[in-house]
Amino acid sequence: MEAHLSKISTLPASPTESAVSVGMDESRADKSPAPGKSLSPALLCKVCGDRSSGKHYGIYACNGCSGFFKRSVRRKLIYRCQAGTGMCPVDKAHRNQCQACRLKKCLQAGMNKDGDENIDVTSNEPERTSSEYQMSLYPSSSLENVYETSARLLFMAVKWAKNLPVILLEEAWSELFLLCAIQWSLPLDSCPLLSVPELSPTLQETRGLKDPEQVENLQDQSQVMLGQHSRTHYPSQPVR
Amino acid sequence: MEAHLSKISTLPASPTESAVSVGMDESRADKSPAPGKSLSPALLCKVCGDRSSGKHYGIYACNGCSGFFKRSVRRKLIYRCQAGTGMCPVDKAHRNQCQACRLKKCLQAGMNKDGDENIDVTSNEPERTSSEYQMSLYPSSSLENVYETSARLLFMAVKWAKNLPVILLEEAWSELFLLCAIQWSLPLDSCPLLSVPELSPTLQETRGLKDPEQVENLQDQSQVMLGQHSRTHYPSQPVR
DNA sequence: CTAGGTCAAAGGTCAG
DNA sequence: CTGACCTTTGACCTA
Repeated sequence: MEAHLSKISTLPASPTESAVSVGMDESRADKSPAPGKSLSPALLCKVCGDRSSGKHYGIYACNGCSGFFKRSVRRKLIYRCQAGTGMCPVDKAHRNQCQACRLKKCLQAGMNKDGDENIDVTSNEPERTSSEYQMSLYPSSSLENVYETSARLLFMAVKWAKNLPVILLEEAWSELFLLCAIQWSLPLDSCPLLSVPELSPTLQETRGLKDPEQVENLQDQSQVMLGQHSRTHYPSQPVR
Repeated sequence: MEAHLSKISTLPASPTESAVSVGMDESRADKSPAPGKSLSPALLCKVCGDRSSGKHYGIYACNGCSGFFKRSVRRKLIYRCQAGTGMCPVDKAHRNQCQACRLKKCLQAGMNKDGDENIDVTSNEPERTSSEYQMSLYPSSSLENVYETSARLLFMAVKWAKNLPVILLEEAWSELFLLCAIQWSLPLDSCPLLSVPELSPTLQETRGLKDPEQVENLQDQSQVMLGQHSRTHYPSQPVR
């Protein structure tokens, strides 16, 4: 969490143009693994020129670029070229200098999640890839001081957590967590925020990762347990 | 904390299917070789619904499930359902999410090492397989596996969070947080758990640290904002 | 045909 | 975060 928050501070307000402004390079090309099977052809990473360990996401790439692309795609990361030029050199020695340019080059080189070999990013849909990493979310206004309030809540939550008796965490962490989890899982299904058109798909998609059905089951299980617990320790009070 | 987590075996790799996502350029073989042989019925994997490449281990199965079953049997692997429910969906898109449930479904579908077609696993030994690959879920007594369930939930939450698109966290952290905070703050007042005599005093005391009144205000504010937000973006739906 | 074997490439891990 | 390294998956090939 800290990581993300800290990242927010460093990240500029508008990540719009960045990683995926594909231009018009001509990379594509060859792909050498010619017929007869020459071995020397592509041992090099098409992105940074390092030694390639084979094909990754559709092109010959090194472990580094492969992993980098994997992480970027999975977490839908959007980087920003600090130099602002979008033309940072991406070779073995400099590939870690600018993530934005590295990702851009990965895409231009033809990397894609499905591992298809012939994706022409230049002519096809210049927006396609970008739409994958970037989602125009955001309800214009209506939420002016959400930040203000959220920040305040966050601040207080942290303060609260810091003062939480250790004993409580040690002895009852599981109950506390269960508790939070239950409350936490609810909004995923019923919270109005999810109704925001731009957000919903993303969240839905994200949830898919952990399998909605499974969660449902756990939720049910949790509810049952909570109910039992409640009845056991507080028979006189109605369940929420 | 770690103690409980460590109890849960780590989940092996689980690549998302890729290569064969399309469906019509089949070149390969058979399929509709011809007359006198109706293949229309079972071109689908009985386990995951993917395209079947013919019979494998007694049933129509895809290459994936065939290979998976082959490996599982040969190495006598025993998996464990992370969700603990043993009810994970097993389709083309999710088959790699839970090996335990995949294998269970393979067996239920009738797969068997000898390739016999009519093995009825259900009538034979209903418990044998299930007891082996699946665990008895559900709390017999109230708090027996609170730890188990909590640990599982925590595990899933962490896993989920790790893959959460950063954009979501960056752009919507405040909303997400607000969301959690709202849900979160409720139990402090109304959750049954707090009614547990041993816990209650502690929490009450703790809460004092952050000034109940302030919290109340923030909660109200949050509720109001949530309400507005809700009405704004989803006028047709009643507020929770 | 399909068991069974094979291996490129995807996913996960985790010091550095 | 990076990337070397390891496991699993599944398309193909052989027998």
